[in-house]
Amino acid sequence: MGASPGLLVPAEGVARWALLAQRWRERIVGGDWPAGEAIPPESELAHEAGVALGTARQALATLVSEGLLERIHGRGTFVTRGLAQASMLRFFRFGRAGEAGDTPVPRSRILERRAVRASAEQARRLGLAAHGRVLRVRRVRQLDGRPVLLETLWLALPAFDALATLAPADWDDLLYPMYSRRCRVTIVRAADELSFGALEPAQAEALGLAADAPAVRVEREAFDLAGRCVELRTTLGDAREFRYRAEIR
Amino acid sequence: MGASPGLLVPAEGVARWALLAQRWRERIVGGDWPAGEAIPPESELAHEAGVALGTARQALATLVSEGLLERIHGRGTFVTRGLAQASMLRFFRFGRAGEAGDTPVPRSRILERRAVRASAEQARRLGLAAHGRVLRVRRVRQLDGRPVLLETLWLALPAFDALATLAPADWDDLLYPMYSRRCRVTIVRAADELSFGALEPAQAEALGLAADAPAVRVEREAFDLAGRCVELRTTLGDAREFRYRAEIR
DNA sequence: AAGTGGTCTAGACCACTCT
DNA sequence: GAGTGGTCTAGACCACTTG
Repeated sequence: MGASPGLLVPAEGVARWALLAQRWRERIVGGDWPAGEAIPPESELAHEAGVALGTARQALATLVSEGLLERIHGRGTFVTRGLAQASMLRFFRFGRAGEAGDTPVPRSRILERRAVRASAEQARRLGLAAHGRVLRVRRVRQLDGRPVLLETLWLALPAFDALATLAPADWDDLLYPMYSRRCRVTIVRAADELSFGALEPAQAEALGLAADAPAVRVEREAFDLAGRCVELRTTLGDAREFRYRAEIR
Repeated sequence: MGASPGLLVPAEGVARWALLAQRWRERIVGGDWPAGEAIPPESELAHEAGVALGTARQALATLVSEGLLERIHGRGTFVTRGLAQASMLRFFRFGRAGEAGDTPVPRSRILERRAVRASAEQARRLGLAAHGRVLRVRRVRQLDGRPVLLETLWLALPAFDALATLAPADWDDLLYPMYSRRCRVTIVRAADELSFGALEPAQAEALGLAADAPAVRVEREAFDLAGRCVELRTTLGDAREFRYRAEIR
């Protein structure tokens, strides 16, 4: 059929659907297709790209499996809102009675919020230049007024500038939806690394624990739509109240 | 084309590919298509079922995503061998020097192997009748001769009869390949739940730790090809040497 | 009723693996 | 070269959601 000038783009060893997926991935990452909104229907996308419906569908399926898109039968195809509800508290059980399933609205209080230079290791993990700037945030998360988690975050700084001047009182309890709203950063994936250790005296006091209380440490790397690591987070809590569930395969 | 008598099976509200996936899932689960071996080519399967190639491919893709099949371009489609190499030690770091990436061949020694009645909770989780029989296994896993993990397993008993009489010295270090070989049980999926606690004195001694050493406990449920829970496992180790990595989404 | 994604067909041709 | 899975087409029709 009528070959559009530069649009068709036959590839060199890569499949047509893979090329389309890449092109559309860039539209998502670049904000051309905003988070939470519908993208054009598959019929239009296929026609625009000059490919058969099946080919366009395979590209879309790829982006769905990557977590960038969600398809809803009869409604449309939408850009993901990301890990909006992935609360760290999901992995803890508190108050003895609370089994899995209830999410009892954790409150959070910002203790510190300051732009600092990243360590070499942090800069490497966040993909910043050596000694690049990050926003360091410390907060305590409370349940029924009782402090249960102590968190320190490092946020890559050009991206999170909007938070550097946000008053501590205006921070939300859930950060990922706030990242999306205020910084247009969508967290799609995260990796947690768990370990056990001891608390520093100040940390134990902040959590209302004995100085020798065993602590769990969760170190998280969170990634945006483009697959870049944009947040480092260390969470400390009482090891005795800790439970973590993971699926293998 | 010529409709074969009972083979075509038009469905009632379910897609044709889903029905094929179910039919082929049963062949895998039933051992009709043995683990590790190739199944017939997609062209033959499609012809046999009287559907188009694309329909057969979608059914196969479903079984691949479920972890039951693996497809290799140019070679064929194979029934999975399961979590053959998913060693519990993957999540621990020992010897300080060892970073992630090296798997230093853990040795295991069987301490006990006895058929017992399941607790109500165990019977429920294993899908057994009340007070059904299980094979209880206790073993210690060693690295360079040093005991590092203490494990207790409960295996659903009709299925694992072959192990009830196996001499302790003949048990392999890696259990899942042994399950496959001796019992024709393929472990496809597992769920780990981590928590933290203290050791009993005997446990601490078996691990060469002080009586008050902090311990990590990993409780695993392992599932076979049919999605049945067939193994319960509790693993204890030194919390200070523990590291666990998990991906979210 | 219009618009969306989901299912299905009946082919053609390509890329990879094995012998 | 024979056999396998991977890509791609150009349709038709179905199922679900929304006005």
